[in-house]
Amino acid sequence: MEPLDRHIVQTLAQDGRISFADLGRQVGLSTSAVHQRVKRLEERGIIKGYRAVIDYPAVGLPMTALMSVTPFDPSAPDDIPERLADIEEIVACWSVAGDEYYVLLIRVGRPQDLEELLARIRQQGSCSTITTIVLSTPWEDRLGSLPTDDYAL
Amino acid sequence: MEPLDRHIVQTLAQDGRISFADLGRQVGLSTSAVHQRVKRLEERGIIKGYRAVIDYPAVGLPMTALMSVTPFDPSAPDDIPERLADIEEIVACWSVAGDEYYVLLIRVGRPQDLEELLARIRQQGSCSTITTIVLSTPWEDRLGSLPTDDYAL
DNA sequence: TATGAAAAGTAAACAGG
DNA sequence: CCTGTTTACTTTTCATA
Repeated sequence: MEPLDRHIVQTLAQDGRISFADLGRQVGLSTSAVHQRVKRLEERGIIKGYRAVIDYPAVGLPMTALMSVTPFDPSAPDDIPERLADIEEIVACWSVAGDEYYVLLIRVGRPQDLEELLARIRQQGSCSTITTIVLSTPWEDRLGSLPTDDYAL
Repeated sequence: MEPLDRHIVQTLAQDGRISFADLGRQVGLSTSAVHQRVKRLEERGIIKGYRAVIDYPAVGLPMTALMSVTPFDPSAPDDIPERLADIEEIVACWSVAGDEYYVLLIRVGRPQDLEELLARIRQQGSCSTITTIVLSTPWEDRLGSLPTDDYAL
């Protein structure tokens, strides 16, 4: 990816509501030039969308947990993500190399919600779970700095 | 939190660049009324900011990993997050209840970067690590649906 | 805390190099 | 792929209920 696009992406990842005028100033391009580039980055799927970053505890979701899941029957076809996809409390789902199959990031309001969710995940996903409660979040949602170079092989 | 503010927050969490005019239409309020409410949500820190959602592989960060860390010396004061705070590859840091002390979410470009990062984290954080490679990401960055009710005690 | 109106600024579309 | 212009829309502020 071009350094200029990288700069644009990085800037928008930090401030998703910046105006095209300001963005253009930051990256040294006219308003319409950045505008065109951003539209193209959106079309190409490099920019997937825009989100407000929320204070989860403040909106009633003070509990975070990480949950590893393993299918009850490892020989059955593995469609756990599809089977859990409708559960909104599962904020992220990673397929991992390790003892477990998936790691889920969970966000709920109360211990009771976590208990209900656990039962639902086990039943709906036909899997066993290991839950790790998050006690505090020193940080989250940070942008890893983008690589400066392309990895030419 | 009021249902109206919840609605606003949820809408902005899905589309962080929606105009106040459209947002007002969605929640049934005039442009200036939503505008004032959003500004207040920002001031109160309930909306912490706005981000573009990036396709990480496309911008040169195809590798994701989860890393559990435990201090070498559990009797030493635990300031691991502060000591690791300057490492940009650590996208999230959760303090957890469990065998390990923290879980880190890592984003890098190449296996070699992960190797270097590992050494740096162990040295800089005085901690041992267990790394779990993410093979694929069925989903990520989803908004957990906001609770409808306040939990009156 | 809401509305509606006015001023300033921006997005989107377009012509042209 | 850039710039500059134009038009429509949006943000922001303000007076007012």
